[in-house]
Amino acid sequence: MVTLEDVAKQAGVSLATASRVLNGSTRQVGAALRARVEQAADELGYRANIAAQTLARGASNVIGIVVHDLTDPYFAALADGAMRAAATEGLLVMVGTTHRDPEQEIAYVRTLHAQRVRAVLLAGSRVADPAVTGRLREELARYQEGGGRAACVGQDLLGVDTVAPANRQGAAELARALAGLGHTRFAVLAGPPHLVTAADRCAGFREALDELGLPAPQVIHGPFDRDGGYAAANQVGAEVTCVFAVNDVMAVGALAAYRERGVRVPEDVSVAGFDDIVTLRDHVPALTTVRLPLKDMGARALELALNEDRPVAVEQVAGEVVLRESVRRMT
Amino acid sequence: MVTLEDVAKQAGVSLATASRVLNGSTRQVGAALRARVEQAADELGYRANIAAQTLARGASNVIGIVVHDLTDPYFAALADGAMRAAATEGLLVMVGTTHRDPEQEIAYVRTLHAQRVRAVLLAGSRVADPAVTGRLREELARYQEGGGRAACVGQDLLGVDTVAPANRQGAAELARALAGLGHTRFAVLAGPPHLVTAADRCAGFREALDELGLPAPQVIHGPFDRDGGYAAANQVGAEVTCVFAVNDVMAVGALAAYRERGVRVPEDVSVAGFDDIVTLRDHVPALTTVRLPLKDMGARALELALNEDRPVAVEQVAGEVVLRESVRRMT
DNA sequence: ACCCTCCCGGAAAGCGGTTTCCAAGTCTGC
DNA sequence: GCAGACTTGGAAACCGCTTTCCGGGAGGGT
Repeated sequence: MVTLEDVAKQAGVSLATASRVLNGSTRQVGAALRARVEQAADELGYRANIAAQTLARGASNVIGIVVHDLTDPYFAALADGAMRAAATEGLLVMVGTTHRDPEQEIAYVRTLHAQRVRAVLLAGSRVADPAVTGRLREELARYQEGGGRAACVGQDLLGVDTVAPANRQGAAELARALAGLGHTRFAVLAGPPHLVTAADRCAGFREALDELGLPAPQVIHGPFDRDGGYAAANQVGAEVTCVFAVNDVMAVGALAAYRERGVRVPEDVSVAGFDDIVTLRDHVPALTTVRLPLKDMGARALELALNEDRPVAVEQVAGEVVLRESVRRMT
Repeated sequence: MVTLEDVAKQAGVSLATASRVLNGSTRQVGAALRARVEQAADELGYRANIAAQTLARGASNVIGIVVHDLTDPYFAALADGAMRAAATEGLLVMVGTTHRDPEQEIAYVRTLHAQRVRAVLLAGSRVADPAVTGRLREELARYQEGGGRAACVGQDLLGVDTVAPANRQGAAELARALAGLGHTRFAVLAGPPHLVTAADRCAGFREALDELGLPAPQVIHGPFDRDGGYAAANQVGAEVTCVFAVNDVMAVGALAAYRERGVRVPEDVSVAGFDDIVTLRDHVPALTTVRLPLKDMGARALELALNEDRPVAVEQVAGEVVLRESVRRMT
């Protein structure tokens, strides 16, 4: 590999001068030398060794993002938003996927800490297990003690800057909207009980129904993915006229289940989701859902993480109910 | 930040010993010292500085993946496959997104080179511009000269290990299958002419029709995304009974266009795509397409890149025609 | 003309690890 | 009981770059 020393030698200058020319410095270098160095670097095909730079500078230009599953469009959108924001700051992005294993999440924070990344972004729901959350908090705290910065998209459980989707309120608004259409008997495909995002959405929905004086919904737990929605849909009681799946991907699974059983949506049963995943906007029937500005949230989380010292910030992001054809008005 | 020296001091041992205990070495360290070092590291919350390790070892444990767009499920699947494979090898992943800008792609190779990543994976179609391809090749060659490894998913145009989806053959098989159902008048929503993947799929389709003695299809160029499919669908001639969109996402756009216009699929017109994107499997009507094992391809590309020296490998990956309800049999 | 800045080039000290090379034990086998 | 082979701990060189500190020369004010 070509080193800076090779370049300096070839250009007949010192290491210091070569460094100043090639890797941005506040100091000026005379035009003649500057040209010689640049030419030498070009001829030799010099590429700075960033590991060495990081070590010498004591700061890297990499950030880390930890997501559960990149093939889940929810996380893809979040990550994409953060990556665009990172790109505008000239930062590189390291991505880790946990596949919903909290231990993996902790391990990634540790690894990213070891990498001395500038910031760590944690995307995705926390789990309700205080032991796990506690260990993650510790790991993050250690990282931050060493000057690392961190932010999270999801629940404010980690003591770091947080972009928090208003899951409860979004679900509540959705419930009110659906009730406004005349529905009274609901089911919630609620996902795993320990997943805070799922639990919050479910709770917000239930509370709103309660406030409206409507009967409590049938709550069906299961996996937080397409197949979870599919399976859960098959357990929905006959009296239910409207099903709320706590995310869009589950809602699509539920729609598939109904389609296979010959149950018409929305004629026989209405279905709503949450997130407004872009890739699913062309689904038929079009999904009623709560829109979350995922890309912005990812970008915002990065901004928060990078912003200089100030008290820990928690930003609520409101969702917007989007009524589409998967839901019908009861006469 | 806690350094190895701090740990060594606290444990009362030398730097060398501390290093050997904490960061895997071939050499043994006595149980007593080992315990002391481990305890000290734990108490202090030591995290090795990977930049320093990379520098000292001359090898990093990071790989780079360059994709066009993470929110495109095609790339998400590819990246996910590669990331899983990387995780089993204990490698970290750096992801760059180019948003289909070839300059960005080159820039990323340069940056990843500077990072001295172990391997670079380039995912996604090449463009037919020899100048751009040439510069990318050069950049890759430089990287490889320095001991870097590279592989690509797409066309064998870069002189590196390649996992090449059999776009021509897949499209040809699809054409034959569709012709077998009695279709004779086709349109191809062909994407951008300079995009090799799109061009290959289009060409394979046309050639197969030609061999069957069928009339040449109407070819409509446009963007390679959902909106491109939507727009192109509106230009399809009235005589056409079957539309081939060169990827699934475009096909979904086309379906949306037809739906809006009240054209029934498959009754009035049949539509087929390419890729068999998982997220779209629940689309209605279910999309006839050519299945590509995207995750495997991503994983395989990483394997190829990591494998020790041997001649450059090019592996064809066959697609499998999947007939679903978006296509009807002509009577 | 002289003194004081200011500017620019180079030498060298780190940054935080790894690893080679020594030296001092500790085991063996006879 | 002792030479020789192993094992284990430490000192120090080194990885490639940044940056401080110095010194010499040019420019400017009086």
